[in-house]
Order: sequence, then C-alpha cells, then structure tokens
Amino acid sequence: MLWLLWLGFALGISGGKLVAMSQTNTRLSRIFQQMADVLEVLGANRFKVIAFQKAARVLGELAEDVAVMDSKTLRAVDGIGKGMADRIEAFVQTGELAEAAELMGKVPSGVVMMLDVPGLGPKTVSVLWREAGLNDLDDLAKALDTGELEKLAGFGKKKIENIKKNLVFAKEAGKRARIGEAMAMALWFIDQLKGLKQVKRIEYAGSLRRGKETIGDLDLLVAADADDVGGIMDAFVGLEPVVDVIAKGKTKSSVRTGESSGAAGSSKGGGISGGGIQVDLRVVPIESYGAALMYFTGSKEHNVRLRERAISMGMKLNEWGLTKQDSDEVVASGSEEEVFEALGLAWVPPELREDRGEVALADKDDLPLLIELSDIKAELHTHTTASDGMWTIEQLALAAAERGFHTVAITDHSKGQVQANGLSDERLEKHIVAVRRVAEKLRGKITVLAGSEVDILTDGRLDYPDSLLKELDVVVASPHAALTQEPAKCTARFLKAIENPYVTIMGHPTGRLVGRREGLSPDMGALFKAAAERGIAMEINANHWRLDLRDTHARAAIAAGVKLAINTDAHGPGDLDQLQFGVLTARRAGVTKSDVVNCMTKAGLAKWLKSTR
DNA sequence: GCCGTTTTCGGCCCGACTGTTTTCAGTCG
Repeated sequence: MLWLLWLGFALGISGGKLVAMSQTNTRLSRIFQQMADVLEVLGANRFKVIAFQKAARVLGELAEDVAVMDSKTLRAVDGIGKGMADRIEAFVQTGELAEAAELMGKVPSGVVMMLDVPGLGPKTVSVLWREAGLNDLDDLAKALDTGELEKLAGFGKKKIENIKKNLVFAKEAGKRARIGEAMAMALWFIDQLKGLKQVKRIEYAGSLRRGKETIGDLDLLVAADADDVGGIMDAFVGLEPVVDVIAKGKTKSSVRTGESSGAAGSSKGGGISGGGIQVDLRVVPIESYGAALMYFTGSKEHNVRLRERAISMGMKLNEWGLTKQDSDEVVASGSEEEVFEALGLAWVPPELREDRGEVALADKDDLPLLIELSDIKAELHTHTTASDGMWTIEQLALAAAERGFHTVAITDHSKGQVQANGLSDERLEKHIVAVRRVAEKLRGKITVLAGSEVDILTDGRLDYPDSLLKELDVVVASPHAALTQEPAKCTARFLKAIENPYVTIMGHPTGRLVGRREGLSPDMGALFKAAAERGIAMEINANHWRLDLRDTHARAAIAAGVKLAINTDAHGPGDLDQLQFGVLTARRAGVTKSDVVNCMTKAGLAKWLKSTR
C-alpha cells in the first residue's frame, strides 16, 4: 500500500493531467538550471544554487504537468517550496519569468557557457569574466593564446594548458552515451582489468548500475591491496582506448577514451555521444568495498539522503565505511547489505537509488520486489526476413527457445512500412500460414504465435482491416510515421487505436529515439486509462535506442493499473540481449513481475491474450 | 531556497585530485 502511495506521490498523480514530456515542465526545468548557473557565477549562496538545481531536476523528472497542478500539490513536491512554487505559477500564468530574464541579463550567456569547460567552475569563470573581461568561449580561446591570463592570480602555466586542452570538450558537454554503448564499453574495461592478479573484485557502478537510459561517464570500482594500487592504475591508464589522463592518484584515476575506440563496439554511427567517454576508476581495500560501491553507484542525491540519515544516527557515511561519529569506529563497510542494515534500512536496488522516496520505503521495509531478467518467459515483438529482420521464422523461434522462453510472437511490419518491406494483406495471409507451419514443427519446444506490428496510421486507423487482424494471435500497434504530431492529435490517434478490439499491445508509444528523436508527447494519463480499461498492455521497447515507454512513463502506467509488455523488437541475432535494458528500465519504474505479461506462464499468457479480444 | 518525530531558524554530505600553493581553494562526482 505504501508502495502505491509512494508511486502516486513521486508522480504527483492527483487526478491531474499526465503528459509525455510537458512543455511547461521542460521549459521551467531549463530556466531554473540557467538561473542556477548564473547565480553560481555571481557567487550566490551555494545552497540557493543547489535549490535551483534541485528544482530543475525535479521538474525534469516530474510526470505530471505543473501547468495543471493545484497549488497545494505543487508545494508538496519535494524540492519545490514556496519560492519555487510562486515562480512556477507566475510562469504558468504569464508564460514568462521576469526574474529569470533579469538574472540572465546580469551575466552574458557566453560566460555561462564557460562552465561547460571541464575544470572551469563558477569561481574561475567569474575571474575570467570580471577580471580578464572575457565574454564567451571565443574570447577565452584567444586569451589563452596571448598569455595574458598568466597575470591573473591563481593562473599558472599548467592550469592554462588544461583549459586549452579542455576547451574542445565544452561542445561535448551534456552529451551522454546510450546505455547499450556504455554497457559494452564498461564490460570491455572490466574484461581487461579483471585478469590482473592484484584485482580482487571489479564491477561497474554509477548511472550504468542504476540502469539509466543514458550514461555520462563510466564508473568502475576495484578492490585491491593498497600496495597494488599503483600497478592497477598504470594498467588502466595504459589501455588502448585511453587518449587522455585527466587525473591519476592513489585511489582514483580518470581518463577519456578516443572517439572510435574499439571498446565501444558501437555499430551505429551518430547518436548522442559523438566523442569518447570519461572513465573513472576507483580502487579501495576489500574491507571498504560495500561502502565504496554505494558511494560510487549514487545517485548523488540518494547518497546525500543516506549521509544525513547516518548523521542523525550519530554516525558518518563515506566511501570508506559507516563509522561512529565520536570514535571513528567502523560500524559497517564490507557489503552494501551490511551498510544499509546498520542504517536501519532494507537493501535498496541500485535502479531505485534516485532519491524519489526509496529511502523512506526501505525504512519501512516496503520496497517492491523488482522484476528480474530471468522472470521474462516470452518475447512478443519480433521481425523476420519476411519484413526487415535477419532471421527466418524458425531461426528466431529457436533462438527464443534457447533463451528459455515458452512463447514467441512473430510480428513483422505492416504494409505502410514500405522501406521495411512491410507485408501486404495477401503476404500477411501467406505469412500466417508459414508461421503456423513452424509452430507445428516446434510444438513442444516453444509456442510460436502469429502476429503483426501493425502501423497506427496518422488518424488512428490500423494498417490492416479487422478481418485480417482477427486472424492474428498478437497485434502490436505502433506509430512509425507522423512522429511530430501535436499532443492533442496524437492522443486522439492513439486512443482510437486502443479502441480497436484486436490490439493486444501498444508498441513504443512515443516513437522517440534516445538522443536523436524527441518523438510524440501524447497525454499518457489518458492512454493509460484507456489501456487499463481495454485490458491491453503498453510496451517497454527494450532496444536501447528506444526504451519506450521510458522509466517515468512505466511508473505512471503501473500506478494506473496498466499491464506492461517488455519486448526486444528483435530484428536479428544479438537483439534478444537488449532485453536487459528493458528490464532495467522497468526496475527503475518499480515494476514487479506481476505487472508484466511476458512473465506469465504459458497458459497464463494464452489466457490473457484471449482476454484482450 | 528548502526543510522539519532533535521544526519555523539554522542548518544544509563528504572526500580525492590538481594546481598553485607554503596550508589551501577550486572542481568534481
């Protein structure tokens, strides 16, 4: 029960309107972040700066549109107090925030952009602006060459060289790698280092361990004896993809990788992280491993919450362990479980460590039992050579069986997907026969269902007539075109599709591509309500380019009582491995196996499919 | 600016690394 309350609270669900990504929330989040930046350069109270940063973060993650939230609910949101609520309401009323405009007028935007240069913080930027008269990155580049900056206090040769070197990364700031890329890279680094005899334990931490859809930098944690640290650091910075050593110390090193390091294993060009990625390596003694893993996994906000709790209990928490405040006696440090327990908390799964109420739930031992990868027993969205896949029906079915699935649905594209060789009505009819033939052949090994990923046309009609859809076991209805439709229009479009009596799953509902395409912003609350009433499932498309529904949507979906489907949308070998990213996304949403149709037994799934008709 | 089973004022997490420093400030996560 408490869990559901938390869901409601975290999402701000109070009968309000739920949108994919509220324009108001996004714009205000951006404005508050800019205000925080300007305040920082102006040397404002740092807690005030933090308050603006937090408000920006909270608004960016909020699933409900602040424009339709009532005043009381707004003020109940963690991180939004009277001041922020007043600003939000003023912005909603007038469409602007005079205070923000005034603030931005005090510091040139080019000066604020200097904060994006790694190593340049508010203090340094303030000096460059006020004392050296630099107004933007171009000014900075020129000043670095003339040598005039050496006259400034605190500016030595090395510092100037570093700024010069880091200037190019200002443009890369904020660019993040998709989780699929980051995971491959992290595993590559771990593979290289785990063979060293000094390494007792190694794993990735940070936002990758938390399963975020994009990752800013890789965090690796190693357990080793103090005497062995030097050798490990040397090996780390000497690895082939490393092009720059940012820091190298006794317990911590940071490097940057090259643009096309073989480690990335990325087959698709473009995307978010055009350049390399920063990798941080932290080495601690095995006795501190648990505390260090917590520290390094974050999130920062979650850690702050735990440290505050430690203080209130007369203890101190850092990466070395949980200690008594007065005596420095170590209370817990070896494992995460021990540290959480000593704090009076249940162990919190990494995916929930975002300071969204999980500590309060852990305090009551009321955390949800999150879905696991091994809970998935069926794949309901796949493509074969009939449309744009690389597998034959049988190859695909056998691959699914090999993974221990009891059911797989073949769902090739519909005729509107010309570029993907979508099936005409006639071809689909023949395809169904072919699928049934394979199903018969593999009977006993795996259940093979005939399906289709049918396009939701721009007006909400489906790409096949009902008479044909009726013949299918699974109908995944997805948008592939008109992905810039107005929210109201696409909401109506999707509601109409959900009404179709033969739809079983709504596939990748926003059509976004992580870091590349924004996708649609339908009224998700309305879709979830309709889907729940119809009894159909909403998909978490597990492909790391999509992750659609995203985590916040999935959370809102289960709160609304909607069943979820986690599918890979597999087009060929290897794609079934994408399932892990869908499961991570679901876990971040607090999803349990009972929320997901792919976790049902064979009979249970068959019964559910029937129930959607 | 936010927040509160030590509450409406007085706090607000903690440590590593770097560079320019003779003991520390700035930045980062």
